Amino acid sequence: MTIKDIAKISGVSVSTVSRVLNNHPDVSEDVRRKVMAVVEEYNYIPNNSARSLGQSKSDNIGLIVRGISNPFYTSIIHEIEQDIEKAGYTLVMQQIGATEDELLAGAMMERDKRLLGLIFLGGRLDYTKEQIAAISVPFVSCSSNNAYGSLDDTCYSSVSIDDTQTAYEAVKELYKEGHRRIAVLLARPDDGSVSQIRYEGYVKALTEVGMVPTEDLIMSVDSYNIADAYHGTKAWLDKGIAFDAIFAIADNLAMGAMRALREKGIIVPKDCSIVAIDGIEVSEYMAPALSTYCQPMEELGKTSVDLLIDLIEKKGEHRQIILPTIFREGETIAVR
Amino acid sequence: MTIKDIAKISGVSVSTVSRVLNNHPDVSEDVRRKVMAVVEEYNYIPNNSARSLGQSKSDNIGLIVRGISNPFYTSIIHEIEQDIEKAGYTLVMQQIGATEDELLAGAMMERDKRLLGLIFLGGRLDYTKEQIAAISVPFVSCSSNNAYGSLDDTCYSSVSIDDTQTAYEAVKELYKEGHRRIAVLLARPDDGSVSQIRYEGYVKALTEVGMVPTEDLIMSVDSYNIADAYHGTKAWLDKGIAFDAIFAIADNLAMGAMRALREKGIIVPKDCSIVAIDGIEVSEYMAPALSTYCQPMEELGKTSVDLLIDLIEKKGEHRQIILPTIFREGETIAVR
DNA sequence: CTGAAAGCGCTTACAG
DNA sequence: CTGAAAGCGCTTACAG
Repeated sequence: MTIKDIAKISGVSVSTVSRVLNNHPDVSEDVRRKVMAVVEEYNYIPNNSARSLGQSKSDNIGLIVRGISNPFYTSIIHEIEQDIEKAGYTLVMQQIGATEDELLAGAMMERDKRLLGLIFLGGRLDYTKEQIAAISVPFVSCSSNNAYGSLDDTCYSSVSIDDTQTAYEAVKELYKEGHRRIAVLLARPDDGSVSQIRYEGYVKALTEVGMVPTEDLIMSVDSYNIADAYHGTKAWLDKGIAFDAIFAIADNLAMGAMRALREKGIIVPKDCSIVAIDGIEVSEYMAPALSTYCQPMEELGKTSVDLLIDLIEKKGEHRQIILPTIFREGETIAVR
Repeated sequence: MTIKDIAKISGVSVSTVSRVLNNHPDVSEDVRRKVMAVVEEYNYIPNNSARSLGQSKSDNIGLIVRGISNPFYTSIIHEIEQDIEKAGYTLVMQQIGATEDELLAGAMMERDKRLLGLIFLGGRLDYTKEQIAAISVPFVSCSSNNAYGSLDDTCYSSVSIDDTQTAYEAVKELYKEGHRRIAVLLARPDDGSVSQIRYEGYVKALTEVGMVPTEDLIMSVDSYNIADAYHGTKAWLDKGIAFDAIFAIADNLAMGAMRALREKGIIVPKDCSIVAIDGIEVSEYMAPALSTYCQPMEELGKTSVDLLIDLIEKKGEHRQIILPTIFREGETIAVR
């Protein structure tokens, strides 16, 4: 069943069917009704590949989301959907796996869907100017910036929190409450990822108060998985190193650690305080509830869309926007 | 940059470029190298819409996933990806929102991508024969069956657990451990969804032991959100109804309830036992760890793929496969 | 308001 | 091994 069949059955031309399907105003009510009746009777659905091939331009904005299971993205995506819709554009979303190339995915989508612009959610963005050249529409990176890339500020846009600063604040908070043996729980400290830049905030805070970051207080686990954090923490605890607090660079890691602590009979926060960054929903349901610095999810999404649309409509330049985090007080920080 | 440009620059025909790009064997090494050099130099990426339009058939299998944030699906999806790849097919995945029409999404994808078959993950599948007619390739519903639809067994395939039976077992377990005031926590009991069929298991178990399911022990919340479960439970607790256990029809609901209980000073499992169904990862990290009946995620995925491929290759008929759940013992069931 | 025709960027028999 | 040409299913000026 193609548009040709519908045309034949309705007794009109293919052009007319196309007009009806696309709600063009210049079709008589009579013909419109007739065509729609056939369309419904035969349950006709246009081929989108053909449609986007035929179109010379679209009103599509692409969203590439890295990491299918990250609960952290859910509300950001929702916000982005809403705002793009509201602005009169159409969202085309695609999820990619942790190991896939987001730039390639974006470049492909750009061609296939004739995108006007792109948003990358949760990408790494430690790219070079050459790599970025693969995509030729405006784009903004949401929730991560180019902290470890070599791009200058005039050639990309991003909306994110200040990871280092937030980590710095979190650790300072622990210090202020009297903690002096603060361990850091992270995933691969040298992968140019968020793990690394948050770790730098930890180091900065310790250094500032005259403490020396030591190797033995670094708990490095394999991934951001809750299970890996659990096993990693357990192994670290077996070393018997003294500590009175943990700064986890992500809620997910903190949740894994909490189980490990509990199994070892270490009471949070009496024996060990914990603070993290992210503010995903479920961490508030832990017992005790996790104290954490929340990313402003809705704001991240909204700001990304605004920025991109300005770029598309030539109303703005590339910018790197930093949004503040919000501390969510849970029950995992004690006063020493 | 199109295939035509590449052809011109390389000094060969469009057909030849296409052959190189698709790894056809009948191209001389010389030409292949020359073309690839140009492709790389110009960073050429083929247009997929045009590609699938041009092809008369593909080796694509579609996966429609309902509910972007459901952590329960992550490992199922991963398994499906692997198995489809292994069988020599190509996976095309799409996420849809809770309110979108999965059948429509499937039908569109079927045309756009020239699918050989489809897997629906987390759909409702309470469809009629007419509605199903929209899609004309074989498909299987993963993780939900047609319990409330009107399809006869010969026209659809599904792989799922036995929801009613599992709920029945869960409640019987609570009863066996001495609980006599068992509340049920569910989301909209009459929406033809999994909530309803699990609720029936609850009723069946109570009835079997001579207890009468009463209205006051039904905690019905708005959605499967953890937050809704939390608020709903809190409101229900305010009524002051006596109870000694909760059967939650989903882990997510149980987690929300646990926080509400804790805030009211009700100790789990001393004052109230809890058992749920699903077995998502994070519920094992609650304190206390949730006791729950796990869906066999990998098995669900694997079996769906096997079934679909048999259907595609005409080696099998439509079947409805029921997989057993596995009880994960946590710390939320006490003996009364 | 409607239709014929060109074109979107590919693939794929068909010849050679 | 390579190329010319038709075709995939749409859209969109261009005429009328």
